[in-house]
Amino acid sequence: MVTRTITLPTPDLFDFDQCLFFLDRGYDECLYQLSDRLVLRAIEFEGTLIPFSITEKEGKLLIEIESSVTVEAQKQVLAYVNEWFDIDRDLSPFYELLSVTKSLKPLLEKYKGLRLIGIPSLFEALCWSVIGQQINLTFAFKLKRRLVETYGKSIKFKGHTLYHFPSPESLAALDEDYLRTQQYSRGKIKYIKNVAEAFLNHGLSKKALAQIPDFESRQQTLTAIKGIGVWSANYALMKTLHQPEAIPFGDTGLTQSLYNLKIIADRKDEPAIVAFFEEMKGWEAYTVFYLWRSLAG
DNA sequence: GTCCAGGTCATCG
DNA sequence: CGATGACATGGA
Repeated sequence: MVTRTITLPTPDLFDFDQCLFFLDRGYDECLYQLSDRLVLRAIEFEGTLIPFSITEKEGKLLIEIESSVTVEAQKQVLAYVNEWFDIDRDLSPFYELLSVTKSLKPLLEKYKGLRLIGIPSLFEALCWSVIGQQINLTFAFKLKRRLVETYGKSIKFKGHTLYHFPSPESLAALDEDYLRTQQYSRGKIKYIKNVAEAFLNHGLSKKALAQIPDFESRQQTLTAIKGIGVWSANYALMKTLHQPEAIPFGDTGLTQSLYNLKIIADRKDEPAIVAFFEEMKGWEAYTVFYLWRSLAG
């Protein structure tokens, strides 16, 4: 196989290994593969899967793709990597905020250069938020793998099989009885179908959502889907649109980390959580991401 | 055995 | 309205 390498300079305050640590958390992830410092993944472009790999060397990302891919597809891969690792963001204001917030200073020192690793596909983010509701992450990844391997397409690249998240079409037609045998609850199956139908029948798309100007209306567009509550809506807005003010209220990991850092004394004290985020205006989503990161030590 | 996980909805009072 | 139970399973 003949490949071509594209280099992408990394910005200040970017640390590939911090990002790798997040990607490699020991969970049974099925939407990308890791091999040493190489990240492998496939995106879909005009109906075909485009596989690529990413590594870093001397302050540059090296992105490898098959040399036969079109210029347009190559652009899509670059755009995807850019979004996935939130490369274009200037983190310096966030780090200034962290440095003046005493309780958060350790986060800055420990995770410097960590980017908000996103989920560029809105459909994938919403389905993942449904899958992850109320169950531990080990189990959630297991459920996701079953869904992806059953309904998603895959392609081989550099000795790895790379799966792509299923389309709304394929999940709107999912086999409920089969997923029941795969330990999906009735609720999750219905909610995933609802999300798929919102895309197919109600005009939901990442583009349409991004065109809604204000945060509350975006959130309402998502919570209108049965199965998407405030947590899921904000999770998706944070991971897909990098919406700064999206805070997944009710998240157990979030409250746990705030408790660990002694920012709140009582895990049920929501006003204290709201007050804390008042201090982080514009960087709430990043703060949440760093707080989650802090749970892994 | 118990309790809680990267929640949400339906169904009460 | 706010409170409560069901959902499915695994790990501590």
